[in-house]
Amino acid sequence: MRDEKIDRRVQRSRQMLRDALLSLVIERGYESVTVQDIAERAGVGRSTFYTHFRDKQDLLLSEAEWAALARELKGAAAAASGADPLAFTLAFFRHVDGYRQVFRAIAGGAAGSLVQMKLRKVLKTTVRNALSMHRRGAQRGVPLEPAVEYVVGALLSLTMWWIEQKPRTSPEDINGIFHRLLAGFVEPGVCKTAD
Amino acid sequence: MRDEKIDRRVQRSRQMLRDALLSLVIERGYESVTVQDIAERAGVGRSTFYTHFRDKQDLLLSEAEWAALARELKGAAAAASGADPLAFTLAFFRHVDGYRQVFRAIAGGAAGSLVQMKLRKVLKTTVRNALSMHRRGAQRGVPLEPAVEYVVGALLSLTMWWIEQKPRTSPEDINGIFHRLLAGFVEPGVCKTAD
Amino acid sequence: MRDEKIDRRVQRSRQMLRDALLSLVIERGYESVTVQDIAERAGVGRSTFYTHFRDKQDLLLSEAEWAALARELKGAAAAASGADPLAFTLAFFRHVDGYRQVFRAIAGGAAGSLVQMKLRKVLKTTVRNALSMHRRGAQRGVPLEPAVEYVVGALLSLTMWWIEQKPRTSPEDINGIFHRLLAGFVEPGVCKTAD
Amino acid sequence: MRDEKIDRRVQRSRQMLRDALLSLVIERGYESVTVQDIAERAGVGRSTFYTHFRDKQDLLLSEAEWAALARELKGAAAAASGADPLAFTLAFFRHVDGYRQVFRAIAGGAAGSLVQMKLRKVLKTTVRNALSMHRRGAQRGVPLEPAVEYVVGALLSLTMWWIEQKPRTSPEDINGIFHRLLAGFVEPGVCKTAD
DNA sequence: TCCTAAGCGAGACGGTACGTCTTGTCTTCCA
DNA sequence: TGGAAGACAAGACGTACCGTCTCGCTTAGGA
Repeated sequence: MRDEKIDRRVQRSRQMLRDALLSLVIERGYESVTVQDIAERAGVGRSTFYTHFRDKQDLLLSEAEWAALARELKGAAAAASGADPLAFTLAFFRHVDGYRQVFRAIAGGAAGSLVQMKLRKVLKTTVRNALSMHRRGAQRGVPLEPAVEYVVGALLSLTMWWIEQKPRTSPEDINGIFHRLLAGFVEPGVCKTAD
Repeated sequence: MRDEKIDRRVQRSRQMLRDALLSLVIERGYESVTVQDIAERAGVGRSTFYTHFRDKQDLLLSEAEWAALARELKGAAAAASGADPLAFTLAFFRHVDGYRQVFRAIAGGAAGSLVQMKLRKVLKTTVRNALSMHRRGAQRGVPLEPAVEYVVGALLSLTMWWIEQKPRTSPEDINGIFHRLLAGFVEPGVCKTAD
Repeated sequence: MRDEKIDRRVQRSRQMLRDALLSLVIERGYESVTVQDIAERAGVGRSTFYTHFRDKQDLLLSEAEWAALARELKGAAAAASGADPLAFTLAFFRHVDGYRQVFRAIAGGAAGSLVQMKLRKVLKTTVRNALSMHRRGAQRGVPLEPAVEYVVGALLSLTMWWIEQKPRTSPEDINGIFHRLLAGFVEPGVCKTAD
Repeated sequence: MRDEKIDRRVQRSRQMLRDALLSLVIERGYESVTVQDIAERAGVGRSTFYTHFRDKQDLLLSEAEWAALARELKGAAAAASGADPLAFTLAFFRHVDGYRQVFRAIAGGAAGSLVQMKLRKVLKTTVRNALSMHRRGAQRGVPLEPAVEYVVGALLSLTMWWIEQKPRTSPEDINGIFHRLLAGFVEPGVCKTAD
């Protein structure tokens, strides 16, 4: 009952730090933000930072934000698994749309790879589940893993491009484009000669 | 052809530094290599490093290596443009295969994004040229840029996965897989509903 | 008295650095001592040096040593002001005698001028006070400032010569010489013609 | 007559460098002037600097300027040795007056000590000669060397003060002051009790 | 008058120190 | 007892000069 209160403070410090990081990243990019900056913005001592997170990267990748995405994707995948196994991408695009600013700030530069790695991990799980249950089209002859890499890479790349576009387009539009591209770069019937 | 007479020593220093960086990156990864290390390995003073390159990143992205790749891709694209506009990917996989170790060391982490950005730039040019000349399959209804992003993202993602695989597989194999995946994730006949 | 509670560690670090500088200067002279050397000798990180002092010169001229001298001179001047206004020089020679080694090491070279400037400043204050209260002898017709410069210059010059002498002579001896020289370079009776 | 055959260019380069140093020192002080600066101002390559002078200090102290002063002092001393052995100081003040700007720029800071050391050396020779021929006044009981140090120190100190004064005063005036100060700081007849 | 030794500029190079910056640890107080 | 404050060691950073060194170009001065 007592260390509930302490816990509260801890949670608060953590959250302040997370928020501080995000706002600073949006302002100046990830690379140039220092632990000092984050602590200051969060109204917290620098040493406190280190009691909660190993370093900047640890904070960036700390759960709580990512968990939400994972849950959403899982839900979307479960809902639509029947018709199109990759239909969950609409939920993904919608989620990313909410973090547009952060991603934009992070996209180019070393942080990009960190965030993309995290995204990639989450997406890979979802895509792997989807594809392993139900392979369709010309890619059926291909092992699972490369297919997963292919889809996730294409999806992330397209996403990064999308959030950088200035006249913002809707998640629905980009999802439509993605699925059309998935559909294939070769004429129907040609693919069987592809090797 | 003529103002290349920039003193042999300079060319030699630059090349020593480039080689030193690559070998160090393979040994210990990019992040933990310092300018001091590079200069030492290259048998060159640290200040000499700075007369030639702004910093580690400048050295990593300095031309001479990348130019070779760009030339190869251009050649391959020109050769095969008739049949399959994306046939040049075989040349790409072959090139990457030669730098397998470097890429493996660099893949995860901040350097990964740097190199991927560079690769991405080169690939985008090539892919854009290829697609703009000859669109095929279900993706015809999609604007050029997103299609380029899609293909490049998928290609890079698959490539990074490929070079990490321990029983090395041939460039030809992975190229085959890539093209089969390109061919489509939907049943033939479905794409007609696209849009 | 209260805000001096600046953490024992700080005081200790500062003092270690001061001591290190003095001992190194005695060994190798001022010019060739680097900040690195000082920090090492003091058993302190180089960055710690910079949190306390701007640079080598700042450390050399940092108070604590100089304050002691100023206090001594003030005391001596107050005590003997009646008879001979310049009687305080004995205290000065005695103080310098305690730092014989340091001054010897510092005398020639750029550091010499720094230290001499500092000494000069302290001495000028004392001499100015002494002379302004009580002018004696042929120099009465001369403005105060040049007289101060004259006395301080002569005193410093003689001091520097004195500490360099190998068979060390006592502060009392050199003080006697100084006062005899002060007494005049012209025959008594000549000064009356002084315009 | 023979080794003076050193190529006009050489003499010219040396002189350009000397002039460049003086003008730069006047503008920005000695410390902050680099060899690069000097060479540039002199319209000469940096390596040329090093073929003629070991370093900045070598250039500053290189003869040609100093020789002139020594000659003047020797002349003045010879002329007036009869009446007052220190009468040559008027010539000294007149000479310094001609380099007022340079001395002003150099006075404070590490360069001051270099120049003062040079001046000191020249002056010491002259003063030693003067005093050894003819000691007068209360200082007769004092060994020669400390007397020389005393006079030279007082003279230099007064000189440095003098050239800093903004309403420029004449060499004759300051010389008068110097000699009055020399005349003594104690009442006639008091000096014999001085020890 | 030509030729040859030099002076010269340009600038690469190894080296050293600088002062700054950030990191992660550790210690000391305060609430 | 947890958090704020901040001293500290460590060490990389990029800059600035240094003094040495090769290069070719030019330019006298002696043959």
